Amino acid sequence: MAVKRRMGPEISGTRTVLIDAVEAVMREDGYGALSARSVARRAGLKYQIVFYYFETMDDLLLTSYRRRTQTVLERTEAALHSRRPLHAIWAASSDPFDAALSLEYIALSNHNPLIRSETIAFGERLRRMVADKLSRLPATAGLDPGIFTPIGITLSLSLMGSILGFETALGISGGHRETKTIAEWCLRQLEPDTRPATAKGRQA
Amino acid sequence: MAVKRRMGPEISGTRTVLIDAVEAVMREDGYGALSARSVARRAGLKYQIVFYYFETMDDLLLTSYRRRTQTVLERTEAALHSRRPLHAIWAASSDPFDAALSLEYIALSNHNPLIRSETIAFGERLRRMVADKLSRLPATAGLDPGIFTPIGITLSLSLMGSILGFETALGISGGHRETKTIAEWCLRQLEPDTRPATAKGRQA
DNA sequence: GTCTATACACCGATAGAC
DNA sequence: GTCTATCGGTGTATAGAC
Repeated sequence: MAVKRRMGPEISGTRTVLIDAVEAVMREDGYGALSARSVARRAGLKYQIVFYYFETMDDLLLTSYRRRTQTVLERTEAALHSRRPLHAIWAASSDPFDAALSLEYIALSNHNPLIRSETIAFGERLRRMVADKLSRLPATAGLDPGIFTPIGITLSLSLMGSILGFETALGISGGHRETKTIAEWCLRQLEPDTRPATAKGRQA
Repeated sequence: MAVKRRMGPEISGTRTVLIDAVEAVMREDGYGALSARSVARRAGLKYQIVFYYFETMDDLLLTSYRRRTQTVLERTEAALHSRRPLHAIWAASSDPFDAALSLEYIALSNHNPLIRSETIAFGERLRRMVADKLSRLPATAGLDPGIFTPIGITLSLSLMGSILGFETALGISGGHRETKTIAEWCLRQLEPDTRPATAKGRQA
């Protein structure tokens, strides 16, 4: 299974630099522009070095994607443990910088079998995690729990947020203000700010 | 501006076949797999014929995209004129077959300047159209019109629907049932079925 | 650890034969 | 209207020099 040629170590600065370069190329030029040459160029190295650290381009891509999903997993976990989980998840999913990369990987999943199976497995795992940790919502708004389940609400908000974020990165803004207004209203209803208001003008 | 070499007519069966092939390749293998060779192969022709009908690959791609946006525009217009516009828009946006192609074009916009400007212009135009035609919602649920604007509601639903559709095409289903439950509840509240119920068991 | 050299397939695009 | 032939550039991947 393993390749015959000489390979570099699993832990290496250059290896990390190459993975960083994959993300940079994905963000700026999309997955279609991704190649050993484009990645190495971005890292300031000759393209053959890619094959010293990674068996194939798919290997590099999958490694990069796994680092990415790990980051998302950790951020989601942190958001679920924060004071207002839904607010935190909304903020994270609608961030334009991250949304662009996420959508690129999602689109890539559509025709790369390795990335697709990883996306499916990761997506299901992430949602199970959310469903477990957020098994009960603060029923502040008196919502029907048969309709408004924690996973349904969380997913609705993060799906909306992620496209809004991507569109912002792209340069589309029509209807965003109105959509955010609705989302933020829902967030306020579901997670009212219970913290005592900070006296204005007294910040250090 | 125009190219020097001999070019085919604007109206031609082969031209249409090539545009159909672009959509097929985009759907099945993604925009990264799109090339004159892959498109022609799909159409059962030699790849050089592409450059007889289209000046460049970008020209072919943009032409295909414009046919696509035109279709979406017409469907949206039809949905807005239907008995329950929001229900119709939800159904259209969450269709997996269409959602996959749409997302592919959106992702492509991220790194192809021509497609990007087309996407931005089309997105804004579509939303203006929705905002104009749907300037008032049936205020059945007693919602605050300062929060729940027609464009905000429509966009929220179509954003959710389009990713659900794409994920379905991809093979992810976690949380979908719960999310659809919420969306459909909202749709029922906003657009209750006023048509007299059909007697069951009497269908032709 | 990174480089040069090399292999072969595919890319967009053009010119000209039929 | 569609084909063959051809171009330089880029794609993944390997072998071996330094």
